[in-house]
Amino acid sequence: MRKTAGFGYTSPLTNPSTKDYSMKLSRNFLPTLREVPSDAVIVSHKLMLRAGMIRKLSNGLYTYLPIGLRSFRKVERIIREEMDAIGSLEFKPTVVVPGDLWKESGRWDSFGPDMLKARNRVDLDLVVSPTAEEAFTALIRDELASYRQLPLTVYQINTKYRDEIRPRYGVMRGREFTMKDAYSFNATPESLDATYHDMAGAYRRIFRRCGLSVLSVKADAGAMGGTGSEEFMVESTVGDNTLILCRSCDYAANVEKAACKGDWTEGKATAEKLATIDTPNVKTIEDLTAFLKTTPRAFIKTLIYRAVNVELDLSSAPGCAALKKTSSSPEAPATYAEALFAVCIRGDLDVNETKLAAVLKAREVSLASDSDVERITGAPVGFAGPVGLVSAPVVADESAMHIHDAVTGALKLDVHYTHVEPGRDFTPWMTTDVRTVKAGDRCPVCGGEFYEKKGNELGHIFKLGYKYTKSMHVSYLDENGKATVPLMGCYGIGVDRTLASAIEEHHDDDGIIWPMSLAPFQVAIVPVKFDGEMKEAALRIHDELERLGVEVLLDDRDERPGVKFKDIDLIGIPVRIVVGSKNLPANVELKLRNEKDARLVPVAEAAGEAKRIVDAALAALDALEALDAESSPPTGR
RNA sequence: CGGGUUGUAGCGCAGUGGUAGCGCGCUUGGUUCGGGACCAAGAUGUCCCCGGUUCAAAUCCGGGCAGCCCGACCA
Repeated sequence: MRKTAGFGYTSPLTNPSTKDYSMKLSRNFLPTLREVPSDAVIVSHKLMLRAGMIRKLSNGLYTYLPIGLRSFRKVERIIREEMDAIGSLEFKPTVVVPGDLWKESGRWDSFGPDMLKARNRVDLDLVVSPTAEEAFTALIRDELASYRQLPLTVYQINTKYRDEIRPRYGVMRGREFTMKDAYSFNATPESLDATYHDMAGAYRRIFRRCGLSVLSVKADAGAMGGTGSEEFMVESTVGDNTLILCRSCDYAANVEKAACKGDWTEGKATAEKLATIDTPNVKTIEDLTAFLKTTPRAFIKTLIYRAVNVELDLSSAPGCAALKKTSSSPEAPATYAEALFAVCIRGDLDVNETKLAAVLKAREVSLASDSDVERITGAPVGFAGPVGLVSAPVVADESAMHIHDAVTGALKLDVHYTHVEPGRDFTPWMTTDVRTVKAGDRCPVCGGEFYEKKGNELGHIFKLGYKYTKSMHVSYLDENGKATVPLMGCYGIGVDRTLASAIEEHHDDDGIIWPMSLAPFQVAIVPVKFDGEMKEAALRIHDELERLGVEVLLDDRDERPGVKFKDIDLIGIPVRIVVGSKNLPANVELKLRNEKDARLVPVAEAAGEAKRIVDAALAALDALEALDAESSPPTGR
């Protein structure tokens, strides 16, 4: 044992046979950066690199360093606590999964190139899990026998891989990432509702405890056939989702899902008969507007879309007689590999491809090629219209059906129709809502004005219904001994994203300002010089904090004070205790990262005071939770 | 997958045909020590890769690859 000669106090930290050395900064690994690596563009990415939390291995692949991992584990722990609190059970599935499972559900093909596939030495197809519906469903299928086992909610916090086309923003959008994914199995829709509701509550508590302001929005249920879906978003200028929000009520939706109130007046049908006009070299809506001296709202725009893997029944649809449904496996739902549609919408609006894909139950839709357009419309691009179109089903947005005396393409080069009356001159195969809602549109609930925000998705809860349980043949015996297929829900949270988002929300020019719940260490002790009485006082306070169960980092490095202050600010430790000779032997300085000024505290009280601050901060984050719980009490299950 | 842009030391960058550099960081010694110190001495390079032009290529030409930004796509 080494003695700190002459100062009469031996800290466990100076005794090499004891204690956690990560708490001693000289024994930790904290490569902070003064300069910002040039490829970081968002603040959390910059700060995570500068604070020595992460390092890049390759595009979309990041290593967590010890300081970063400590915060990462705290997010995991909060998620775990809240999942456990609603009775969700943690499993530890494998990351690599047999491809057969994915063939069974049909997603081997439909998930697309985002899925990383591999083959082992005996040529077995393997998947590096991008999500785990299949893995959990397969497990539960084998184990679920009786209604008595339901409802059942399971989860994991595990590594996922998605082969993103363009990873960016550091850990915010990596290829390898950690996700908490939970899956519920329920006997009845009511039971699924209850689990869904509990999850929503748990998610709110999780994000609150992480110090995050999240917005929950209606999400795209997509081709997955779900009945309810909610995304938890944080506002972000680099968010890859556009959120549609109402100024007057709490309507909030992802633009992929958002609907709006009809913005048309019930005009009168024209008495004029359908007529053609020559429109030489007039192809776009802008050209037409100028040519006819009218507004885009008078046009019915017709776009030819190509849809892939269409599940919707097209047996009676125009132009689809030759199409046949196929299936990649006996279990997977049969789909049309490809189908073309003519989509009509009012000239001033845009088609929302996500909504269109959902309506068509298609995996994906995209504008058709020029040659397909010519084949379907019998004219070059620019003269498509619904009147007389028989080679493809016409899908009309409601907006198109409320125009009177409209102008459309006439399926002939340089010719348009005028005096078109929807219903009289053409009847769509399907009338639906596929318009892209934008700021300024009106809320379908209250009529208020919409505005837009950009957001990042941190979590998603989703009622899946029977999608996987049917295709993968999950069943149990109900009270009457009858084989019954359970309903399913899935619930995800991006762990890395949540961590990065907390930094996005809590930082200043000097670095991160951690919420107490996520700080890698709750308290930092900075002796101005790690020597003499300063060293002794620092060690005393350190040991006392440790006894009090506070996570403390002691900056024992032989650095100038300025360097230490900068580093501690950068890594965002919420409470800082500076031990300097100018205040000793009586006092030390206590400063909070989110406050400007420090105050003096007697040496003997420093640890206790810091402990109180830590507890109060954690309690404050929990108090928000209590408030929240009051407004929406958790349901019994 | 389209458009743009960049690849030079751990990080940030300069270097338009002739000895590969600067700042920060790193090592050693000294002086310092309350907000990223100073002095001195050092170490560190496949100048992205392959080919070509040239007496001579980081630099010019051709072809690749990779990163980043915008778009498309996506939790």
